[in-house]
Amino acid sequence: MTKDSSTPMVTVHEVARVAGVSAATVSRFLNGTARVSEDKRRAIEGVIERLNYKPNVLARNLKTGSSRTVGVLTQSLVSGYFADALAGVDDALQGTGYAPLIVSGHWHADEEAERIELLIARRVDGLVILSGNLKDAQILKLSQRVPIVAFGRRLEGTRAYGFCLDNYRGACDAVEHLLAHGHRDIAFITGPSDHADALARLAGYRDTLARHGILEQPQLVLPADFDESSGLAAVERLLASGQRFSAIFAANDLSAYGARLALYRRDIRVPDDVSVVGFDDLHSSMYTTPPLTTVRQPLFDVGRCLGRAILAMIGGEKMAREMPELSLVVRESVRRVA
Amino acid sequence: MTKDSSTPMVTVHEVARVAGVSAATVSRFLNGTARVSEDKRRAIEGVIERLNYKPNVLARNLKTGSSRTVGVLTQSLVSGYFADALAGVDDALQGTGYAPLIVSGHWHADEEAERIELLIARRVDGLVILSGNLKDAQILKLSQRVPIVAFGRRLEGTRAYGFCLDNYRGACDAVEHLLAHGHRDIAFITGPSDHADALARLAGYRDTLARHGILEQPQLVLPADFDESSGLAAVERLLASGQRFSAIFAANDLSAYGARLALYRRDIRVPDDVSVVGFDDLHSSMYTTPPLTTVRQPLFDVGRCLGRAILAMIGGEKMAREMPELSLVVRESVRRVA
DNA sequence: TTGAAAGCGCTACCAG
DNA sequence: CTGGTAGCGCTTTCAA
Repeated sequence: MTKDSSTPMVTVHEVARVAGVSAATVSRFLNGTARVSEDKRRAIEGVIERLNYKPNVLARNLKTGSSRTVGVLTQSLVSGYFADALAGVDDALQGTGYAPLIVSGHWHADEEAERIELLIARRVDGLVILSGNLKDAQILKLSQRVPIVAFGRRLEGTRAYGFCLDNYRGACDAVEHLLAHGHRDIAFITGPSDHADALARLAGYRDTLARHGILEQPQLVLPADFDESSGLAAVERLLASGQRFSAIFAANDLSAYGARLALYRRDIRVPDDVSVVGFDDLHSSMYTTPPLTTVRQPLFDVGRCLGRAILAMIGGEKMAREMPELSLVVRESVRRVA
Repeated sequence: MTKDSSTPMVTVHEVARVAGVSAATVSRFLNGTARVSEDKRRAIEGVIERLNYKPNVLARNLKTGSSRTVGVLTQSLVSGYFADALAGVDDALQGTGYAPLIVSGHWHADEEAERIELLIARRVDGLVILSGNLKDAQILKLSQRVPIVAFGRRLEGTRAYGFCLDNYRGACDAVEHLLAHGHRDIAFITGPSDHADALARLAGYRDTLARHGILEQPQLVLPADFDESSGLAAVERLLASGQRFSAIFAANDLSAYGARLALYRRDIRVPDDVSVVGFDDLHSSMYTTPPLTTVRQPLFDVGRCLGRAILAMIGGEKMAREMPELSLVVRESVRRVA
């Protein structure tokens, strides 16, 4: 262990000695753990200032058994979707003394479990889990070791809580919007079939059509993977099939982008020839051409709720359970048809 | 300090006692600090397994004075630009025992300085700084306390190193490309005037025109701020001015998106009526309509270089100084004109 | 309100 | 190759 000569490494004891008090008193002053008389308080303050004393977080961590850190499991650092939620968590933690420790699981259960172990090994005080492929049971088990708040799964335990937004409802709104604009032949670009949100959106699509007495056309349901390239491929297949359709509802914005490009390549105009609706409302959807009508997921707010919730759990307080809602944001990618 | 009853908190001493060796030996085994005889080694392994012993990182951190953590200062969590670099840093750190501690400075020098202090207080072993508004001198000063690797500024010190990509050259390439396609009236959407990269790109634009004997038209240089809305506004102003132009070179992809939307709103086709070139090559640029021709910044690789570099510095090794290069990626937003 | 002292769990020095 | 031991810098009883 090299002692940094430029940093004299001043300790509580040093401060205490110079201020003519005990280390305990300095500690009490620092943490507000107990009353400290006015004169000593002032003396300590002065010495801290003069010596430029900074408490050693590492020592405090060892003593208190906490790292003042919350682990955040995301699936991808480069996804606009997760990035928003991350920013929300970060925002909630700001100024609380807690810092987020972010790891990425890449939608792979094993990797997620491994990263979480790393987080626990680092003694995070709480865990925020953003989607992923872990089983609810695994998370419940994990929550015996550390409090957990999750997004993208419904969960209820003493030290675990998880919630979803109403994806089904969001999808219904999107399809209703298309229907209200006269569309009947609506294609749906699905998400991964093992993804709960994707499934809920598919169900919303199906049920809404059914509710309106519209027979589902299986050829209009196009498998894809929540990304641009699969959205593009899906629509290319659709176009090749010769199926009639006047609108596309994509299970997320990324696949809507891909769909839009496939249309563009065939000189099919949006919304003049085909209407498109997405899901998520990524930042960029406001600036696509045309700006995309989509179901907004308020992910920053979600992240903030998660951050606040895990803080509450760590502090042993009751956490707020209100969560933000989905909402359709109407832009310019849908046109009324006869 | 609450003792978690579900976790009996087994220590080195416990392991040592059960294995019939000393704590020191267990520690040596754990860290490979010294040879441990085969029999003791096996005994220890068994006990660790049986007791499910996990070393307490917090104690190790205190003892070694290191948190095995590298601080990463980014400017925005939600920017695709920074996200890529972050992912690169994360990738470089993977499996090294170091974890990134990510904070965001939001392009505000004060906030950046504050976050960095927090990072140092948490005893990060190194710092990666992604752009920002801190002065080089401040960073050099900081580097006395912790080794630093920075991106977006040229820096050279014993414990600090910073590098830029050749933005000037990238801009030259972009303009050359436009010129080669017959464009002469090329508008330029600038970035923030206090941003070095933005300035370098502007200089590249200017010099390339000059080199080709083209007089710069000041009305074609449009101030903007590296985001969609200012790019949009810039082109709206340009359009309103009635200035002739056949191409737009945007200082970054985001402003190119905004420009593209402004054009769309006026029914000006890209690339048929106006060609557009961006800078950065965000993921989404592959799926805009049309896909955007742009100067690629290999940010993931940059991040990886940064990660490796800071690790090398921390380890006292010599760091590699080769950095990735910019390159023009030609897609579909530029058309040849007469 | 204050101080002395006992560790938190680990690593590393020093003997052997 | 191994064990004893002395802390890392802090917080927190316990007693005064």
